[in-house]
Amino acid sequence: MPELPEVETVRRGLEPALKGARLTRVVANRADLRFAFPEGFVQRLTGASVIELKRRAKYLLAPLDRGDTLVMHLGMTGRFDIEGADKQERPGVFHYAAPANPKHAHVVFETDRGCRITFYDPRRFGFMDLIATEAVEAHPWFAKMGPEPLGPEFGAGRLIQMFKGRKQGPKTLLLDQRTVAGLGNIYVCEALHRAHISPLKPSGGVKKAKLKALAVAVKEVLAEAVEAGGSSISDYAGAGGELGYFQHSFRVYDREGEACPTKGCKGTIERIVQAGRSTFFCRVCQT
DNA sequence: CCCACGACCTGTGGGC
DNA sequence: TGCCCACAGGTCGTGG
Repeated sequence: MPELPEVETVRRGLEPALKGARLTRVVANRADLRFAFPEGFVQRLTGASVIELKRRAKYLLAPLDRGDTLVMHLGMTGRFDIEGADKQERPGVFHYAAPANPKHAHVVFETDRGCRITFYDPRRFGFMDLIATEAVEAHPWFAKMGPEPLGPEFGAGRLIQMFKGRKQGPKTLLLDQRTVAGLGNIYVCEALHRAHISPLKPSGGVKKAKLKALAVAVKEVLAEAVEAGGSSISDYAGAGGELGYFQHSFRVYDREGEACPTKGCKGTIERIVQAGRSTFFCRVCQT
């Protein structure tokens, strides 16, 4: 599922169940996800209390009262299901169209508030680690990470700085978490379309006016998606229509062959492959 | 520095 | 129905 809006949606869904809760029981059903769990993973978590649940880019961070921070990444197919008391506080987030396959239930957390949270991840591109809280910022995952796109440190200036003189295409630069942290394939396609920037041209040649539009487009598309509860592509459907429906608002992603939605544009959405990943765009209005 | 590409892993959907 | 291939939201590493 997860780019920034989806991870933020998950964070908001889990927060009522985890914030301030003590982990009374933790089970790891295997020794690794993408990476091996750290030494003593289960023991270090069991009995600890979660101070808060934060997000940085696509990572979830749960600082614990013991000085460690539980760092979690959903990879491509990571998903949390929640059962028990705290589920009621945020209906919708965990109402999936299809039940999770129990064979992919890799980690289970139970809390002192009578809640069970299960992490499922069929492809196991997700991962979890425990990092000393004061060392999180310096950790390689975070040290070179760019600004949060929805925060004040990100704006046209950042894009102008990062795009200057670069031959790489804008998609590559936006997917690079050092430029700005939290975008993935979908929202990059959407932002470039909104800003009318061609994914085929070198980044260094994009005019400043367009980079200003791009910064606005990035913020807008992410904010709208967060507001919609993220996007649900294949395995997940929001309940009650209030969560996880942003996929209906995609202008180009997965819309190959459809008419370009730009006002007055007669183009058709194309799909091409760049760096092994699909790019959806309109070659008429993205120049 | 810049690409293109493959690797990691499993599931799903389309075409035949 | 079954089979095979292409493809999937992310990240990391290699080699030219």
